[in-house]
Amino acid sequence: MATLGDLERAVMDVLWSTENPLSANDLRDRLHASNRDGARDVAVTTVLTVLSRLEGKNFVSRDRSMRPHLYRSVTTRAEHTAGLMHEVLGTAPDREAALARFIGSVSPAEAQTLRELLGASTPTAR
Amino acid sequence: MATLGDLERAVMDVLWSTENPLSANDLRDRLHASNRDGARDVAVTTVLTVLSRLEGKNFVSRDRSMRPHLYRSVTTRAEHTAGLMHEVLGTAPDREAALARFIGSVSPAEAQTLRELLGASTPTAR
DNA sequence: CAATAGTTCTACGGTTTGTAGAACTAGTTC
DNA sequence: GAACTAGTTCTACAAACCGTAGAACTATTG
Repeated sequence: MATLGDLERAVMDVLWSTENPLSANDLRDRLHASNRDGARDVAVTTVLTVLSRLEGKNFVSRDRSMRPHLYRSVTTRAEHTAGLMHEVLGTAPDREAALARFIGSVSPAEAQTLRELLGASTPTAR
Repeated sequence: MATLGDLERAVMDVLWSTENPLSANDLRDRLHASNRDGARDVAVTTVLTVLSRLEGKNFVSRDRSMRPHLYRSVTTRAEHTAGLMHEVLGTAPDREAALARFIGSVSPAEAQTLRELLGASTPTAR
């Protein structure tokens, strides 16, 4: 999975948090809106460049059938995150050791969540 | 956590799989040994540059008290992998959704491993 | 002190990313 | 349909990161 730069990431964050497709101008406005600290607002052309690159990386798809093209994320954020986690796990020769470490450092609450998630589909549970 | 390039990664792989500290020459030799496909073997200076960068990124520490400096990894591979997984998870606003996705796509065998890992340390168990 | 093994400095080229103007294109208005 | 305008693509550049390694420097040993 390709890695994302800061602006690419910010664009994906907007797309992931809306779910319905947006135009480049929409995106620029929302990026400006969430622009804390004195960072310079980006130009629309910048957003469009980033969108093209994200399209190339298969993170967004666009609808070219109407004039302001509409952009949407290809995956949900949860899918993306889970995919990345699997990818990271995949780089470990000893997956079990990595998982053990991972589990060892989740919060108790999250451990409970995990148990439930695993229990729901477990053949061991009954 | 900083990201690693291909060579940096290869160096870390060697360090992670030996556990005891190595000199730059040792590393070069081992890199050559595991060099499948016709990739050009790297020079020692290249290895040393990479080691310096890895030191800067806090992936390796070195013992300067003897002449061939000895390099060792700061963390184990499992720790590193688990750390990365947590970092990825940390970028998700909805951690639970991400975890659900993640769990939803592990193999049955791994799910079992996870259950055991969670069961063993659960405070809920008693 | 001279030879040598090892390390640091310096440097360059490729790739990725942020950045955006210039140039082009497709609907819209007279 | 010619001109206008909103939107898109092209082109370009600078910064950062990484692989790469020679040149220059340093420490150890005989």
